[in-house]
Amino acid sequence: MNAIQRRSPRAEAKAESQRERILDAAQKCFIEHGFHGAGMALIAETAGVSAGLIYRYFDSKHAIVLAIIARELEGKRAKIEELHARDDFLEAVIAKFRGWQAGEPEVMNAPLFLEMSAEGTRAPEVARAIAASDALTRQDFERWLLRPRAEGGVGMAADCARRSALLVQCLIEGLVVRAVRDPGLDAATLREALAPVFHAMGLTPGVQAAPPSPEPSP
Amino acid sequence: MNAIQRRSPRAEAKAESQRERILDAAQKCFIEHGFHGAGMALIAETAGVSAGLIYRYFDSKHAIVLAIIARELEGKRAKIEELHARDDFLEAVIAKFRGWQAGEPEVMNAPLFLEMSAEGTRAPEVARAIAASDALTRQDFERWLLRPRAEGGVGMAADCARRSALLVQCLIEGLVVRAVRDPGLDAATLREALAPVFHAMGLTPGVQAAPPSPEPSP
DNA sequence: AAAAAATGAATGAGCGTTCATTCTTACGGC
DNA sequence: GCCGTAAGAATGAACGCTCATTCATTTTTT
Repeated sequence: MNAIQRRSPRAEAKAESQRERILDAAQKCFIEHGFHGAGMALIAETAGVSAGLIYRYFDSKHAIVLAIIARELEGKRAKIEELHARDDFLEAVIAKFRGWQAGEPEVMNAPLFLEMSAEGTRAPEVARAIAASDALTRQDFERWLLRPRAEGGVGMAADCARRSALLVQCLIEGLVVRAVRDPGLDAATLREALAPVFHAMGLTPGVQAAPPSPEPSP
Repeated sequence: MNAIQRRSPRAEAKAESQRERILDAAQKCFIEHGFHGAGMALIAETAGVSAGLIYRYFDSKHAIVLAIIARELEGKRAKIEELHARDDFLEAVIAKFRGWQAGEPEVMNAPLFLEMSAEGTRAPEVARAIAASDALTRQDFERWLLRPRAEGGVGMAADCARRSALLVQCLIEGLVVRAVRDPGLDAATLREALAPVFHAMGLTPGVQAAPPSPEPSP
């Protein structure tokens, strides 16, 4: 962390806005050129500040990368939460998919997601942050699947919810990859492919969950 | 492409082995440090040659990146083909998943998969190569799903096969991501999560495909 | 001895980072 | 209200280093 002590809360607020300004610029650069491909000079120019000034707010480029990752992980969790706030889960997922394809800044950025995942295989601290965030995300999913339908949940049994949470997590991550690799894939085709799975899992409104067990009891 | 004309087929063969030697080293470096993070000096040292020599076999570092991507895409298709050569699709997928977790060189490398996908969002030629490869992979899947069970296929209807191919592609890509982000996820848990889906799709041996349509006929 | 293969030092550009310097802001005495 | 001043904010040139790439030179092959 940066160790500058600031006098007034007024100054503190401005300092914080500068930090975000730099982070926003860094995020844009990292998306366009990757963590290693984007240089400090480019980040500084994008942020509209001098290169030297960045070091008043961040200790190093690596610190910026970590801050971006932390910010993105936090944002991801919030965005995933939105998925089971809507009554139609399938449509919510497809709406997010469109956002990933278009690279909209309001949703979790897909190229950054890939970059972060790859970076996790090199930097252990990144791997730990990702693992912690993923565990929380899956817990969020599981709680939603467990909650009764009357309370906006799906009303699954315990082991069923655990399995389904993992499955949905894999599927969503797969969709992020697909959005990047096939930006032209249309939503209707995707809907047709996903609908039966979500239907069978009971994620379609008004449909009870089928028991997802490998050997259905006779 | 490199424009060196070689005299004998003997020399041509040795030149080709040098190329592969350099590509093997580059692949290792790219996996460990990313496309931008790995330098020519490191690649040269890993390959056991001088830095200058690499330019006798490749025009530039970018050419090496493209060659690695092309090679990996080709390998990926072959490895995916193996999936529907085995009689138990689920077990085949889980075996691959273990390979992705362990980072085994014999299967498609997961970090490289992420790096390539991210690079596709920046370099149009990479995006084109990936899109072409993905289309072929999905066609392979679709053909397998269409083929009668007697011939080792799944025996699906046409539109059902098209949807299922997309779904399986998304799922597998999701599993690659999951293998990277959760190297500790055990195969048994994953099997329990995947089994009902594969079962419902008729990919479990001896089970007929359920009609994956959003509205099953009454 | 001619040709090909391989070397590794040299090159300029760009990297992340630092720092002496300049500009901006805040504020107490008048 | 105004000014002097001290501290904070911001600059951009400079640093040492590494990068991808080149090429005169040496070693190996034929």
